[in-house]
Amino acid sequence: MGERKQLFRDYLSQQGLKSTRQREIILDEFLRCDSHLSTEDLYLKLRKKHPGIGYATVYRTLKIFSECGIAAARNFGDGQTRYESTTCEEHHDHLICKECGAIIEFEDTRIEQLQEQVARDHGFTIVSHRLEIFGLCAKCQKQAP
Amino acid sequence: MGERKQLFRDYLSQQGLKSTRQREIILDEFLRCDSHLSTEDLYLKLRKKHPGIGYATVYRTLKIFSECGIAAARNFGDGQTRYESTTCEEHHDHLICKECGAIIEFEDTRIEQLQEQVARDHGFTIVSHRLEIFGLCAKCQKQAP
DNA sequence: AGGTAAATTGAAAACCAATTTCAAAGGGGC
DNA sequence: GCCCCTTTGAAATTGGTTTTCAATTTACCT
Repeated sequence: MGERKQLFRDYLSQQGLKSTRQREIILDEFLRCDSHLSTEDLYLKLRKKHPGIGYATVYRTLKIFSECGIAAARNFGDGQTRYESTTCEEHHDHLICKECGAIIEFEDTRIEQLQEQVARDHGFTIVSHRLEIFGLCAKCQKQAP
Repeated sequence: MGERKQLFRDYLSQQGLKSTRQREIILDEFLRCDSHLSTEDLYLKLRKKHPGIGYATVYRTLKIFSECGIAAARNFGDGQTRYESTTCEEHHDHLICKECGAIIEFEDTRIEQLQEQVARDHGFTIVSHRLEIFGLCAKCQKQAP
């Protein structure tokens, strides 16, 4: 994790931004709980130990995270932007349970390749993509009425 | 197109809702321009010929469209919900040009099959999915700086 | 260290699309 | 036509996001 904190500091100084106590705290907390947090989720978690930190600061800091590549903004249609920490791994997509909200990550290079092909067929150059599969997870299927 | 208007009327009466002048007008306009319209897009188009129709009515009517299957709500991350008329065809996904905003529809059963497989591997039952590929369309690639 | 310019912070306000409220107007079954 | 219930449109509200602004903090210079 240390290298990500360094990456963040480097990005800040490179952009003429400043390294502050709040930004360090927010990054620590963000890295600790790496699930798909909304700004509010993170704000509420932080507030327990650091009541002084404002919502706006969390919001702005998450924005910087996604600018410098530490986090990626996601939007699963529930009206909230969520941020996930970008591990150095491959791109991945999501299975989302409509019942309990569980989010499972997956990657499938075969799907990615087919996407490339579709894009090529239409003369498109891919910049990014997103694939979300909504449904019922194993647990919720069993509990279904 | 006539059968879709009938479908809508049937849905309304079946739900105990009423067939009104505004709903007919909105449906006509929606079917005429079948691109990916936001509520505001449609509202503005309608206002030219029918200044009396309010935004709330357009909003509520589009909601009914998606309830009865005439339209599907889409969300491409620009902060606005867009509605597309569901032709009786297969499910389809989208290629979206980041430069000019062009939206191209495509379908690929191979990708869908792989999605099914991924879901199965995780014990998931698919309810719906969405796949969006963002990039540059052929035209915008040529004009690129 | 101390000074200074520029960035940051937090509370509150603004924003913006989506959604709801409510009184007036409009359907449609009788 | 009558009555009950739905719909309409303007305006207000909501909820997440984003900006404003005065006070504070940071980074850099000497």
